[in-house]
Amino acid sequence: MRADAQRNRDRIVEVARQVFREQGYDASLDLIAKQSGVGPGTLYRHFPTRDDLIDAVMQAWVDHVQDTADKALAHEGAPRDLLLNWFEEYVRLISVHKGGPAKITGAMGDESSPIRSKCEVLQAASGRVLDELRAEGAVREDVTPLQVARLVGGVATVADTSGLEVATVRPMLEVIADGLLT
Amino acid sequence: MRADAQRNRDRIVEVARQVFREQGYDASLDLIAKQSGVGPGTLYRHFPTRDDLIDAVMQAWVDHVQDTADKALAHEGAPRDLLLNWFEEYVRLISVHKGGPAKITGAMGDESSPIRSKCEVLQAASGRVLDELRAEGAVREDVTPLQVARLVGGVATVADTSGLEVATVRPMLEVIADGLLT
DNA sequence: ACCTGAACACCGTTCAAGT
DNA sequence: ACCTGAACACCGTTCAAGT
Repeated sequence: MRADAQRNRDRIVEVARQVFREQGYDASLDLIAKQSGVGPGTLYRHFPTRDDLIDAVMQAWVDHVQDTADKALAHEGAPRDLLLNWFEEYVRLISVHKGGPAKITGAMGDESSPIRSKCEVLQAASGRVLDELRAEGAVREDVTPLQVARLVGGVATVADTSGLEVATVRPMLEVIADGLLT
Repeated sequence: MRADAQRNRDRIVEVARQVFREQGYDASLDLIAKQSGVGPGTLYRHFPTRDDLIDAVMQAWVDHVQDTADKALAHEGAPRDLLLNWFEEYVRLISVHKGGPAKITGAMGDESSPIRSKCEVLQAASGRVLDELRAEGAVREDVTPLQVARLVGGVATVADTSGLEVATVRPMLEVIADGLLT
């Protein structure tokens, strides 16, 4: 890639991150192009779809997912607390940008989604937490990370759309946790 | 209301119902106006927001909600089956139109939403099912119809967005049911 | 090879003119 | 009192021309 192209690409991603943070994932791409100082065609060359741009913005966030799962696993205490703690972190992770929960949870399990790899990272993190609890015989055997991602992601989506507080979300996550524990 | 105005209003609602069924709740309002044979201004006069039009379309559906709750309550069998049966019907009820689960569940608990009354009907129906089960001591005391609407609505939203089959949704509803049962 | 920006299509929304 | 439809603003997307 030519140096000026790389520079444009980097700036677009940086501007997009800021605009998405302020306006959510459905912000105007035209605005992002303008603020990046490039024509709309340039943005489309680098990122053919909105999700391609979102995927690039989420790149820096992957390590954070891993770390959060690590910390949740290091958590001392009852299985229920560990699970609830992870659920709350999971909601926080996918709710960084408005529209994120719906976007991410909707793409979950879709092999052809541009943000597929990010969904897999989240599922893998959930999988590690579930495996840990299964080793103790604390959760049901038949539950998959995908199902958990959709259940918790569904609650996160509602919370994002309705602007719910953590205190309102918590009891719903407890219901899901209790339904998963043996 | 003048006779021609009433006629226009009725036709708009009828056309909207058909277009929403084919294209979902985010279909073009311009198209609905055109197919109704009225100018865009007429549609806006009758329905200032999209949700006002959606509310009018959902009017005919309220009785159906009541009936479905009645039938679920008449269901003989274990509390878990009754609850699961209602959850499945609930998902079906709000998933008639694409975009419905997100729209309805997102408005749930919002006093100022144009479709508030429809949300209340759904909550009331869930409340009756919960009361029945509480009388048997089968479900937790502290759970509210609003929480159930958001939990099940969240799953329905994900299912709608991702195009999931009933068979895929079912096990997730089981988790929620198990989390609610005592 | 990459970028620009005009151009097009589409949609929601408003409002002056008409009946 | 109600309706029409032109007009405006905004957005996504494409592509011929330019460097």
